[in-house]
Amino acid sequence: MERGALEAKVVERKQRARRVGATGPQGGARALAAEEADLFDLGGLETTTGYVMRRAQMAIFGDFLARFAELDLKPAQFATLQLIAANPGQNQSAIGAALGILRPNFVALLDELERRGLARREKSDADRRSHAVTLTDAGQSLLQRARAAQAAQEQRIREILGEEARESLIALSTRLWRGLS
Amino acid sequence: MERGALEAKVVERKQRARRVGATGPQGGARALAAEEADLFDLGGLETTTGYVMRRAQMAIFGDFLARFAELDLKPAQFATLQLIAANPGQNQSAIGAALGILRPNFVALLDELERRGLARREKSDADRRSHAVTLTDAGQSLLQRARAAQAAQEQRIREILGEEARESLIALSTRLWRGLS
DNA sequence: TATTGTTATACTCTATAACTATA
DNA sequence: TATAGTTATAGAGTATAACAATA
Repeated sequence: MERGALEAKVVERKQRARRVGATGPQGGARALAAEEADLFDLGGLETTTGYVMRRAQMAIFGDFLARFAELDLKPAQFATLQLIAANPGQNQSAIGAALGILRPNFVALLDELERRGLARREKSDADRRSHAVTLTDAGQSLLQRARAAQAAQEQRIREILGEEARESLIALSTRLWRGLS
Repeated sequence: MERGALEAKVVERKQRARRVGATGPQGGARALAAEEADLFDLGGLETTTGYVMRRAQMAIFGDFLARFAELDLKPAQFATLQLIAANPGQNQSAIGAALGILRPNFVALLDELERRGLARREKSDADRRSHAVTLTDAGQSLLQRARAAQAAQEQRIREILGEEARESLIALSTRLWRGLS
């Protein structure tokens, strides 16, 4: 096969892949389309709480990534900005722990936010081992835009479920999380 | 520091790590304990559908891993066994697709189930490219035990939420997944 | 040409060990 | 000795490209 044809083929595959695996790279598996799953008998999985919640959660994740692509924010970054904004001056480890992020893994996440000028670490005077974390003005204003994007996602969910059911889903998820913790 | 003391310290750390990060290695982050998150103002995250669902889903995941450790089954393996049992003789790619697992990644998963004598691949006569997948007797009987473990988890959820709320959570998650697909 | 199964590979997220500087 | 932040590293899970066999 000659050069031109091969390259064309590669480009075509990339495009198809982009269409099919539309969720893109993240922590979870790609969002499962209902059309694919509906062709099969799920054999009980459809009444398994963990399975159906995972499926839904990954669909939300995929939707989130599309909405936040423009802001270049991943879910963990958005959550981090929210938590810093609500608890300015807290330790970096404390912020990470509240999000369930292990200390070593939180370093790079914060490095990136700092590199982008969104967050700031300052050595604490009281305990010079710890770093007090705050948002910069740029961080504040990006968070404003992120909150708008998040509100839009919540609105989409409201349109799918209705407001009462949406609140119910949040309440049930929270109760279950507490019960299992 | 001498040898003995260092080794003792290492062992101690391992034990602590096992206690704290009790969820073990998986696809998601470790389960977030309510006690840690409750120390902070979540800044709106607590009414964000995606965030609260992820938190709950990861708690279920952690509980699942503990229950299934004895059977040596991870969620994806359990789901695969369920789907094969309900759709015996299907293509390996079709089974994988119904679970949202990409074809290349499903190969190793099936390899492992086959290695353990739980599933079997057979070349199809109709289309000799494709592999029809079925469960072995050992696979069937492990699946029986796995279903019992799964029923126990569902019972735990029932105890936390009540049966009506549990069914509601499943229905809402499914509706949301379909709506976002 | 297209599809099934496969291999190889890269990237992200998560987990553990161990270091440093402070306490 | 213990803790906060860090580095290095290993392991899952997921994604893409490419190939052989078959259609």
